[in-house]
Amino acid sequence: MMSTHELSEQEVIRRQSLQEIINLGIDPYPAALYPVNATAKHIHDNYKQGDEASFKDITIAGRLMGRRIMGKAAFAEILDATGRVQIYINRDEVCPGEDKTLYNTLFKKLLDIGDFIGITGYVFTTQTGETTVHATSFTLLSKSLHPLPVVKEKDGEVFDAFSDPEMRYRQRYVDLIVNPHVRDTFIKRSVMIKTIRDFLNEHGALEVDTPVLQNIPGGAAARPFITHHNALDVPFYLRIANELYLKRLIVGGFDFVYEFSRNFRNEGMDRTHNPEFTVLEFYVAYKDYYWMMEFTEKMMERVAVALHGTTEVQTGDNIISYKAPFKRVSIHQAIKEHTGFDVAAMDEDGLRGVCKELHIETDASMGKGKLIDEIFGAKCEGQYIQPTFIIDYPVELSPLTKKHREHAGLVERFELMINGKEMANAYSELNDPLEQRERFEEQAKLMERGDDEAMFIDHDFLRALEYGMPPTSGIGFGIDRIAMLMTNSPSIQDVLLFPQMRPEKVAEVKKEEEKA
RNA sequence: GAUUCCGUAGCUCAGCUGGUAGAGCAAUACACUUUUAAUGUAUGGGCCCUGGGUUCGAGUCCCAGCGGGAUCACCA
Repeated sequence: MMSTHELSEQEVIRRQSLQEIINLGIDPYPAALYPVNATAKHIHDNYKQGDEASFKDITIAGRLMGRRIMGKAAFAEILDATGRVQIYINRDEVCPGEDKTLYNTLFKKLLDIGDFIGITGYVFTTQTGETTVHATSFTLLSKSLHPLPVVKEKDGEVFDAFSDPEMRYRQRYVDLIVNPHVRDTFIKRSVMIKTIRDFLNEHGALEVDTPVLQNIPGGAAARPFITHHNALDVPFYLRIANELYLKRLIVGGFDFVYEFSRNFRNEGMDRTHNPEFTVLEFYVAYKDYYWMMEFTEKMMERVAVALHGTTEVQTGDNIISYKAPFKRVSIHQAIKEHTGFDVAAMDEDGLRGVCKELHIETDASMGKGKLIDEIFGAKCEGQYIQPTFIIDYPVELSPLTKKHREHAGLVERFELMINGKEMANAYSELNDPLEQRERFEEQAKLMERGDDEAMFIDHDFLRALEYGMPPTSGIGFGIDRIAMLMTNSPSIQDVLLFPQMRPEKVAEVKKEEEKA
């Protein structure tokens, strides 16, 4: 699989072809500016049969994806950044003189699927009705030495699809070349992020960058990656969240800040978790979590329309409606609806009884809040297919959240559930520095008891709060998960260009062993 | 981390109760000037993931390892 393995027959042949091309005096890797003036998409979208006049000096470039050679003429397919277009090459047109080498030798024998070529010519429609570029000349732009999987398609049916997940993720470049839907997914992801950024900027938000390397990994309950700075001789943590830095900026006087934050968590991997992932967090001064729900609805609706032209989006077997407003259900109501138990007034023992009846495993370290969270996670979370705000969480689970203005024991927090999964987590931010210090101290006790996900005390953050933070609402969106929803992708690996995998075993190692 | 399935040609896959490896596409050669999964004829191509074991004999059975998928647990 790696470059040092013994070359396959096809690789040997391509290297020989490369040498023959050089022997013909042709540079297989020209350092050239190639004057492309059209794309496959532009041609397909704009050419109408009979409109030869505006398509007579076309120059396109791309990867050769298929050839149908019929003696003195041939059809081929070119893939550029916008898609495929068919080209037609006639021997006597690209080789008007006696010397037919360019066609007979270079085009027919020495070129391979995967090579980059440039074509000049004009657009016409074939007898079978396909828009095609009739080549008057062609140029080799880059020779390919590695055979590409040949995926064919007819009437929407795909033959010999390049489908092995391991190869697709490890060699994403190949996946992108041969699987058009993969390219489409990542274009959609990009449009989604642009739409969100535009929406935030229109509302006066300021995009900021905060540290990835942190002395204290804060803002979430998770296991961090640890690294080391040599010059300072101190450990650093890769960030698990950027929340505490964004709030420092609210203290500093910005009133609406956001960051697309690459976060890192040293935890398990599966179809919804990658060790590094993207979270959009934003914080808005003088707002509360009710305002944030309305803002979130509008943002999600905007994203759906930008990607699909409608608020109704197919995800798996479900059609999900992003039409605002979304339902709001308190976590207590949700549990009552889906289990029949009213846990609102229960104490820890009562909750343990409920867990036992529902066959939910518990352990001694779990407090009231954690038990409620367990019940919700086991019996309710998966039920919320349509976008729903689950609101008013127990205080124990939310050390950075403001206490509820009306309900004792709860905090002003919501999670946005879509397709049975949490997509966003938001709250009215705790801005009372003394209470924040107490909450941190509770976390410190948990850490002493061996909870490796409990939060560190961040003294600088407390100092910032002591200077005063206005009432603020903040939110974090799981961008990868929203991308999964919006592109109908069942696995996070399908919305990450290079999902994390075990390092590939390299052939070099084997070679070294043989020497030794 | 647990369970389970998978790993055979460049790609997608067959390969039965164990008997020394097959197809389609791709490649190579020839033919063919509007084809489109182009076609026709011929040819070549395999550390059957790795290492042990059982056996006269292992792609196939057993054990261990490596890599991946799915499900579960933790989490976003």
